[in-house]
Amino acid sequence: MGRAPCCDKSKVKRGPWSPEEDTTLRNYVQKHGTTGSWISLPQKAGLKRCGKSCRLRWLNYLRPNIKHGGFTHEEDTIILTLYHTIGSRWSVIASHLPGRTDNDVKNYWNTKLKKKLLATNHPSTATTTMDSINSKIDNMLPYFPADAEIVDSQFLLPGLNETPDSIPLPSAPASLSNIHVNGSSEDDSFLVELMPNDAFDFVQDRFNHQLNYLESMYQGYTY
DNA sequence: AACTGGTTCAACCGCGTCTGA
DNA sequence: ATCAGACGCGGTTGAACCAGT
Repeated sequence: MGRAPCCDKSKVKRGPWSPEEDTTLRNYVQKHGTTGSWISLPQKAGLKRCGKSCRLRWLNYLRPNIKHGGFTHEEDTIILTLYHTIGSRWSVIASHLPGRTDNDVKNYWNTKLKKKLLATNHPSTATTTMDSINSKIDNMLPYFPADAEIVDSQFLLPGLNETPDSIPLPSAPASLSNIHVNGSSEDDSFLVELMPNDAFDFVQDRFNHQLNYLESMYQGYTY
């Protein structure tokens, strides 16, 4: 016996939202807020929709200050960094990207960023398995275990064979010379939150620098 | 113009977690 | 402590769109 459905599927409308439905939902939420029950919202607002559908529509589309499409280089970096650190916890990753929703980040990862990452290898050696993606990300951030000591260690993005000496990388701030990341695998909070801002900024700087370098190297290759 | 295969992204589904009775 | 209802999340689906032939 399965779980009882959250609403009667035969009595609610499904599929794409009409502009009228959007207006109704937006007006209702703007007037009453989202602190009440989502389950009872459709009835109160006069919508023939499931409460979960209303919640999703508001969070992913109607909520103010939502950004759609056009992820920036910096956002790519943040997603890559956090994906390596915490895995596919899209809501957490989205919380670090103002205006982005978990659904957007997830879609962007699945449709574009994953391919972009694979394509950072020279096309003749490119592979397409998730294992290879994970191992590539592993290569990017060799020092994120719990209780790890963060030092000015060198790391390279996939596709870069040169040593850091050959590429003028930004140097680590002095505050990173001996920083310990606290926390443990049992701790449900995630490591990046525990990292000092300097460390996170440093990682981003390094990624951006190397990504720029890779893009210049592979100009002309399409992916 | 018509067809086909690939891509995108909004929306759905179902499960785990949370919360209040 | 237990249970039911609600919420939040990640995985998946499928319609719409696009590009190539």
